[in-house]
Amino acid sequence: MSEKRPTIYDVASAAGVSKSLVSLVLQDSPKVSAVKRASVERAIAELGYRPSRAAATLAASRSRTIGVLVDDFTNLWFVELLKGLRSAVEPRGYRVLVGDVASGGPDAQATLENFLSLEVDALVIAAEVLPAAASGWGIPVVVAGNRTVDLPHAVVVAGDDGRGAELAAEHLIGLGHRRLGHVTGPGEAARLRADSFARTVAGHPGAVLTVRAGAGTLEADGYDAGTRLLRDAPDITAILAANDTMALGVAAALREAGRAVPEDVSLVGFDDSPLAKSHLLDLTSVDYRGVVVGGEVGAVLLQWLGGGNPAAPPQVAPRLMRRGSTQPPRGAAAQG
Amino acid sequence: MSEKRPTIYDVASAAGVSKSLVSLVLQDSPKVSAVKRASVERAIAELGYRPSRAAATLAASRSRTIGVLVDDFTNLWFVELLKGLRSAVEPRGYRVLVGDVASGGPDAQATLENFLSLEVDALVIAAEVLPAAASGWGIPVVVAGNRTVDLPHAVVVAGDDGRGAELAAEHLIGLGHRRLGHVTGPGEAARLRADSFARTVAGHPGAVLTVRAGAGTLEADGYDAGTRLLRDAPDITAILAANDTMALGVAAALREAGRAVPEDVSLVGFDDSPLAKSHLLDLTSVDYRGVVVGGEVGAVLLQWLGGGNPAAPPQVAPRLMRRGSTQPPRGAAAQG
DNA sequence: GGTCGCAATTGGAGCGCTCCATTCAAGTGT
DNA sequence: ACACTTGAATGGAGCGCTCCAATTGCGACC
Repeated sequence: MSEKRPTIYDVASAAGVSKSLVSLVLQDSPKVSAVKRASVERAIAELGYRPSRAAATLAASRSRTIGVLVDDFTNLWFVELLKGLRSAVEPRGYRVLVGDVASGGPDAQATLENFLSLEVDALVIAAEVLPAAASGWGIPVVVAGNRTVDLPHAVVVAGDDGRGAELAAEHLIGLGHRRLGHVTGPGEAARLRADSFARTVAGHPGAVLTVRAGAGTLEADGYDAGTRLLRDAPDITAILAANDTMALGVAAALREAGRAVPEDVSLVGFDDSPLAKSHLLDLTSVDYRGVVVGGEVGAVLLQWLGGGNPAAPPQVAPRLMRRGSTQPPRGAAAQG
Repeated sequence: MSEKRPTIYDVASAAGVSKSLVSLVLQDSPKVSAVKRASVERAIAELGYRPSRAAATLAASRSRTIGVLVDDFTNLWFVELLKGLRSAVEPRGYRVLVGDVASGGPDAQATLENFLSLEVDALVIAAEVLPAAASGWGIPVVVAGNRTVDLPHAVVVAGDDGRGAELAAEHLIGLGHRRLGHVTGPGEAARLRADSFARTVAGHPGAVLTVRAGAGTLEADGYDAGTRLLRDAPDITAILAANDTMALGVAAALREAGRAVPEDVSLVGFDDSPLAKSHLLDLTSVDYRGVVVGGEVGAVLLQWLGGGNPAAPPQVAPRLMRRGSTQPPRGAAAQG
């Protein structure tokens, strides 16, 4: 299909230097004279040389690659995480690879093995479920987000889920809502959100909360839990969903129950995903600030990979993004 | 961080065989006796040995890895593509890596380079935009979906976009709709869908079509084009959107215009994504059958990588998934 | 002018595998 | 009993790099 790729030796002879010098140029070492560097770079361009990562990885026993494990590609918050992570590590010569633990079905393990056999230098876990094989992978591991997984030597970098739920509660109570609902699901982040939401609501005399949990954290789970919530507490005027996807389900449950958003019931999501920003939902949502979290993950990793001691940065402060799905309850002035 | 990973030599001596035999077991060659195979496998398990892909790739000058390039992780149809692709190639020992050409911003090129330097054995292009550097990569390339990119030696594997739009048109016309709208966007697939939709509608005397295009194919583009469509052709009773995401935008435009779905206007999407299946939209959508397309992509690739001649399979036949967003227009019986 | 120091450059020894040619063991046929 | 075939197992040569120790060139310093 093609006439053998050029190697470092071809570049070296074309530039009239040794292969070692070419290698130094590739790693842009400071100890190469400008003139030789230029001629090597010219040779690289002329030959269309592309370094072999397999050879580099083998020789250096280091791949300069970071693997990111996500649960499920449909759970979009990883997109922002990735953006932040990449912009932090790519300038330093690291590449990022993503893989999902879900879509492959039973082979969650396979994705992990895939990364490990690719000899990634570090792993970012942005997934709730993790394959059986506990750690002991011999590489830095950062857990992104608050999760149930408990990896011995991993550093956790996350947004402040509790604070996010608190912001949502304060917003709703500030608007005048007193009969609140919460739709939650499995997972550590959901638990933190639910606990904090409950605590904050409890701190306001006269405010009551009803919580219903879905079996998962998808749209259908939000719909299901939302339906139950509305049946069991028909008088609520505001709902916080554990994430935007579940909020979509809750919105459907509300429509079926004949309750308008935001006139009858205010709805708040979590993650500030593209869905929240859609014109149809126009959903007030807690921005988890995935890009910032991703940047922090990158910073921790660079520090760690550079031989430093990894330290978990402070939790990233979330922000409330107010949109059209929340407003004061009917007769708020009277209740106020 | 860890005491040196075991190599093939360690396994060999633990199992009392030669490194070559271990290598044969790893590639599960048929020419290994059952008894030796068992003892090698035992040694592998005991040592926790994990083969180095870098070394294997270097030695074999073949990585047994397929790279998939997607536009944007938020465009979910790739998830199904991936599922089909993986189930086709993983049993044959290939691994799949995904990368996006968009989120990195300017460095669309970077993702491509990343894959090429990883020495992937083949590339699947599931993206509309492609980095400048045209082909000449020396590896099999399959384009998934109908796209504008024109790669010299690439094989195209796609669903039948034209037939999909035809199904949608027939469905709507069959329900009695005569004043139709279409919201489209850039890209080859959208063009094929729009052309076919227009052709099919034109084939029905008395049916008229208004088309508006968005600047892109996202929710906001659907909202924008949908708003213009409703302003310019206020009497339409049915709309086909070029994809589900745009349909979400169109749904918002409809709500703002005070038109109910499906009572006033029927809405059809394209892709049958999770969004279409959500309870809120409950969107009738053309199922592009991404899993099947992915499987075909895998089959073509296996054939190609096995030394055979690549042949584009017939276009995958789409299916119309009828849901709650379409119904006969008001007074259909009279019009019928 | 000799020697030291430093920066720039180089050759060589692997990294952990695969693949090929070869050897070895055990039948087959005559 | 002998060469001959076949299947199983092995050693060696590399794949294309990185890294280290060694070498070279050259101005500075006494």
